[in-house]
Amino acid sequence: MTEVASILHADLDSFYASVEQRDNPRLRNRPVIVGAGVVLAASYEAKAYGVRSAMNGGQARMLCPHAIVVPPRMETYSEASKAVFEVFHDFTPLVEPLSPDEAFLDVSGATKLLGSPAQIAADLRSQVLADVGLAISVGVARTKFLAKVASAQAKPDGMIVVEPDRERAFLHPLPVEVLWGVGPVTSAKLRDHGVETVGDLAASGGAELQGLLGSHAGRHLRALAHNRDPRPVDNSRRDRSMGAQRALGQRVRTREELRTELLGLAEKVAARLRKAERVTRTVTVRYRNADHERESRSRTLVEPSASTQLLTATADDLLLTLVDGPHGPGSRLGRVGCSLIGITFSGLGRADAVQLALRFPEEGRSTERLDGLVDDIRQRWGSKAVARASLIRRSEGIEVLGRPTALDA
DNA sequence: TCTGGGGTCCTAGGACCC
DNA sequence: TCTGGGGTCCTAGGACCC
Repeated sequence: MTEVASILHADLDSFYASVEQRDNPRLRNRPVIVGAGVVLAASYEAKAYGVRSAMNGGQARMLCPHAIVVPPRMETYSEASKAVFEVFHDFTPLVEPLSPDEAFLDVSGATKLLGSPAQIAADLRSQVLADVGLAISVGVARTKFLAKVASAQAKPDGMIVVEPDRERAFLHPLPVEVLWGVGPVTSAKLRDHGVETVGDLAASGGAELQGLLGSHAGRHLRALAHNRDPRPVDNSRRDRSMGAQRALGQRVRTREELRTELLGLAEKVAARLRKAERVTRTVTVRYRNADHERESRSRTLVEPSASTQLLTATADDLLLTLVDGPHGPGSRLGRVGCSLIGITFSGLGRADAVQLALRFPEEGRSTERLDGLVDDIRQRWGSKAVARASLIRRSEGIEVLGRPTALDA
């Protein structure tokens, strides 16, 4: 946490809809909805009628009958996102992406060269508009959390700088829902207890909140309400999981159709995994029945892998535990139905780290060689890698060497 | 009008080890 | 044989975010 407000949260306004308006002049100043079945994004003109993202398409058209509905163009959005992040990196190397249209920037090291954080934020906004043609809102504050709240308040196409002496006056009158981590469930609990604003939350007792929300969430939200958020902007984060899912219609699926669907998804994600040069430790199959109740089954592999064959076979096994009931193959599927099937790979590591661990047997077991390898790993991947390496060293057994663990990326 | 697709983080119980 | 604490890993589920 810095002493001055030098963390920026930059957030593109109605990203997909803005790209459509940028590329097609006829859509400008008109209500635009991206996505037909479900609203992926809505322009501000459509939002004025109550249209929200994730809303059902039919409901959105009822609220705003004259809206123009366009199909999504994901590749175009991806290019626009890449271009915006290039602009971010022109201002500072400390960029932490949150999503394709959102990032934190720490500009504390750039002020000598580029001016005050407020000046940098203003320049960032005009540069993104000039280079990519999109409006971006920016919040500037001492903490990540407050910068994010500020950018949300600055929308559309604005910026807010929260100076340290104005934090409380800015934050406390806002509704609790602006806090990161307060969704419908938590919001209802808090309001039942008379907590409506961030100021109410800050005034509540810690023990009371922890009793209501659980120990972690209680402590976390109380800290945010007091603007205590020590998390630094981290530009080294990597994805922790990778997955794909597919919603299925009303039609009843057979066991075989479901398997085909899932194995297709597994192949697709395994290919993405290999392209990213990563391996997974845990395979999870997600399932939603006809009543939209969710279930999942997961399995941790003996060793990390990105092999399509192993991952699809594991997915297949897990699926069968979900669909096969006591009355024979697929009998449970017949009873509960299926409206969504998905797969997630988690516990991701670097593919090259596994290969490094596999070098062990060839190098023998002499202490010097092990020490050298530990040093090598420490230099490349830091303390977490050392912890894994010392485990291997302590046991000195072939059974551990044969089961390398993916080092965290 | 019954509900997309991509993620993150946390909890709680059980197995297992020291 | 019974008892206990501390720690890690795994699994299933839930809340939340864009």
